[in-house]
Amino acid sequence: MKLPPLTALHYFAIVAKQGSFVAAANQLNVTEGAVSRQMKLLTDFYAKALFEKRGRGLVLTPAGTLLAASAYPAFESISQVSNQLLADQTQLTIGVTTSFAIRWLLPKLADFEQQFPEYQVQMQASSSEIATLGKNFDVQISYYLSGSEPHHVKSDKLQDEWLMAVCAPSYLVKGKAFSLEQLCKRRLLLNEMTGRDWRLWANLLNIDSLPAAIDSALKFEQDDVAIQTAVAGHGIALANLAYIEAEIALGSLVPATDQQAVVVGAHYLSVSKARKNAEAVVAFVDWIKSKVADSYTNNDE
Amino acid sequence: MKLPPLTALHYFAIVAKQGSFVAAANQLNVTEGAVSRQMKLLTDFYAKALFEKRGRGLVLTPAGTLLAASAYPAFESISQVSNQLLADQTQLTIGVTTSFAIRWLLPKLADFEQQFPEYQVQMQASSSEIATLGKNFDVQISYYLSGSEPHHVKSDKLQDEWLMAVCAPSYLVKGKAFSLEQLCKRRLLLNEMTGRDWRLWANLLNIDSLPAAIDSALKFEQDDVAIQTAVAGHGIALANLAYIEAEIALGSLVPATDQQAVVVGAHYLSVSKARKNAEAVVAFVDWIKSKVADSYTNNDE
DNA sequence: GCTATACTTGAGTTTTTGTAAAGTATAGAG
DNA sequence: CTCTATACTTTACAAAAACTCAAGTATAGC
Repeated sequence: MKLPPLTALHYFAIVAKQGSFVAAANQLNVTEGAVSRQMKLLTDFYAKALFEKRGRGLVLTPAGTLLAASAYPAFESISQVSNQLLADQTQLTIGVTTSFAIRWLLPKLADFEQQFPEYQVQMQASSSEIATLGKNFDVQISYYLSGSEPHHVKSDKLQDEWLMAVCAPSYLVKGKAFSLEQLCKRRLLLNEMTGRDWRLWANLLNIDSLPAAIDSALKFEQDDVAIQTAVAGHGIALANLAYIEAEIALGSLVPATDQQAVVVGAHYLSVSKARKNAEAVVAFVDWIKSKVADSYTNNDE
Repeated sequence: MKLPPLTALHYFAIVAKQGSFVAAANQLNVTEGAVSRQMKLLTDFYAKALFEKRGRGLVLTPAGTLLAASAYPAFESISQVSNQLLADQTQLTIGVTTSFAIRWLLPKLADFEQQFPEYQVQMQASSSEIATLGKNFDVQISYYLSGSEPHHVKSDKLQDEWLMAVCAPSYLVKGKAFSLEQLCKRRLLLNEMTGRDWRLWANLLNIDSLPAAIDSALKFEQDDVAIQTAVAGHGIALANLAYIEAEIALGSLVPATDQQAVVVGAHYLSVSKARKNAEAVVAFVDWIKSKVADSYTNNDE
């Protein structure tokens, strides 16, 4: 199956249809010279005239007619299927952890949908960061504890998770942050059943007395619930700063201790290799990175 | 009608058919790397996987199947017509003046046909150098007097016409070349009715008495006949050296005077623009130029 | 003969395509 | 489970193709 120069043939199909180089050049968004060159290339390839100048227009020779009659429909059929494949590119599937979805992504997603109404976002949240890994999402946002990130995601850290103990201002005693000893006496709100985050936090800050307190803490399955409970003034939650931007800004949550926020993990963004150049994917990745950058500027200083 | 990268699509059609990059690369006579890059280009273009690796081979995705189903027949139909246009390229038409045809080209043409048996040569000889100009020969050999060449042929001079007065050795008196005065008394053989060549020759050599002799000369319509007559010992012909190479070599014609050969015109080669890259045309042009070079080396010194 | 339109061409630039060779992944053998 | 052969990928670089701008040529129609 030996083929002629395909670009030249494509141009020729258009020239044959339009009956003019200039018209073809316009349709193809190239200069007349480009068309002229391709036509020369093709007639040289066949060593045969494919058309002749007749007054203002062109008239195909028998050879040219034959060629155009074959090439034009061929390119049309390619074009049709190609457009079909290209058209159906507005779906965008996102895999994400539940907490991140509820506390961070979902509130911001309206903005994306407003900016890019042409894309249909389909989000799937899963409480386990591992559960969604197999599924073929266009974009996957996963959470890993520091040190346990798989190698292949390391380069695409989306956002560190800065943990801070927070409570409602009304929960403070005389508006003053608790000392670490006091903290152990207050009601701690766990954002997941094991109290992993509190333990890691206590560990990083060398607070030996905390683990005991954790066991008797109030346990929730979701960050969101723990945070809501803290806002309601019922205890101290250990929250990802990124999740409580709004509450901090409003003052409905305040630091419960004088401790600096601490990083115990991070969210990573991975993109489906096959879809990484899809417009919708590119748009979403750009968008989410800009959102992350925005919240960093809030947190930074 | 927007189209995907056509080379990439072509490669993909082959890959889809073969089920392997390596096999496709072989068929296409390129490296695996080239195929790999084109496949990457295409999947990036569609931002969509078109195939997946399965064990040793590849399996098309639904999108890939759709695309291949459309692209393969499209390229096949192009290929078929293209080959048709390419196949019928063995004809070669040559327009030429009669004298050149009889005395020079025809005797040598057997050599061309032997070297290139795949081409069918069709030659049309015309006594007037102008008569054939309108016709669309692939190759046109025309004759012009010095100074009257149309501008567009000047660059493609095939061969100067060196004129020399010749006769059979038996026609000489005591084996000695004639002086110019003697010449006017002998029988001149005109190669065309008007005696133009003799007149030009006389003019270039300033022989005032010749024109009278010309009027009473023996007139022929063809160089060939004049030359044959001279060989037969019946007079003096003014012949193009290129036309009597064989006779000179054999000694059946010898210079009739001591005059140097003189150039009064030349043959020019023009090639149809549309067909100038056809294999047959290229082969013929190369061949005829080499033949001309050969005869020049015989004449040079 | 003039003018407007359309194709061509020369020179230089950008883009595409290809290669060689080293790298990565993995199926299947042992 | 490691080894090996096969097949795809990638990198760095070279070659070829394609494009543009701008000037040039040809010609239809006034």
